[in-house]
Amino acid sequence: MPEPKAAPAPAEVTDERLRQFAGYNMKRVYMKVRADMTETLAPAGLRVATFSALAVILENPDITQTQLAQALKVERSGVVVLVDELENADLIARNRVKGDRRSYALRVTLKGRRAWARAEALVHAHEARLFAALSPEERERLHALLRRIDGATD
Amino acid sequence: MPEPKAAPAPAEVTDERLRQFAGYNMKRVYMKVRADMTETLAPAGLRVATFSALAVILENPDITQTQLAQALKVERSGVVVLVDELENADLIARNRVKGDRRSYALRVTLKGRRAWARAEALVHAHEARLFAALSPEERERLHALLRRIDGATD
DNA sequence: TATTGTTATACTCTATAACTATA
DNA sequence: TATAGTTATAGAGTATAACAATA
Repeated sequence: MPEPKAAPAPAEVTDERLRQFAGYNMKRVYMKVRADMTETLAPAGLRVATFSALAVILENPDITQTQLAQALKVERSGVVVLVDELENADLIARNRVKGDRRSYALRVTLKGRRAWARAEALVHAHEARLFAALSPEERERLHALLRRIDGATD
Repeated sequence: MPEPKAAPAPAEVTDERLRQFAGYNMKRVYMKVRADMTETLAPAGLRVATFSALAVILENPDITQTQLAQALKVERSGVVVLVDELENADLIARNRVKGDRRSYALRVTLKGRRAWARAEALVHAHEARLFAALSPEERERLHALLRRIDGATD
């Protein structure tokens, strides 16, 4: 039998005290989601933030940058970079608005629609991979619970 | 009736295309959790990261910094800062190990135990607040689902 | 040679504040 | 005066790489 040491480091390290919190488990899962999303979108030439912006512009043609900022819950200064990136890749266009020359009307280009379709498929595959341990019913339950919490804490 | 504009910005902006993804809803919820956790722990003199480190050290007496890094899934260089912070606040002690003078055996102090007890209560209240829209059964379901995903994607 | 803790550095994401041009 | 977009800057969090002491 091995001789005991003075201050032996634990052979196995546990984190049960943190696992009791839903938030800790959410953080662990979210970190994996984020890392995998970054890798998933890289071949499509998108970052997570530009993917999200593209989705909102596609759904809301002629949206302004300020509205986009509100939808994504980020500051206006942050969307400038996102819109620059998408415009430089010819995925969206900044169109001038008649009647108010301060703002732009954002529109997804044809190239942008194609990029979105491809990215959307990649992200669906990503979620199938990450939530593979859950049955379709469980995935739907998780999805609904998360959405309800977000809606309730506005 | 108001005259139509050339390129009118949408009156209401939606994000249904993103809401279809569980990951997007998780991000929205997680951002709120993180922000509220930061505020919750501030009066206890802790950051989210030091709170987590304190929990793991309390649960695994004489753990080394490298083991702590593995448990928290961060780099060793990152735990140096966390351990410094906790040690400077007298919440933990870096004890020398007989037999290996390279590593420390980390231990929570009495003050650290008291700080943990207080912080734990604060975080329980924080979760009750944030997940108030869910019934106890739903909260438990969410908790279990998140934990299963994390366990399955190791 | 390998490992522990450490330091310096850099990178990502996001927020704050000040500026411009328009309204 | 107020608003849309912009720029510069800073902060938080984390990772990478190189180093000294020790094994």
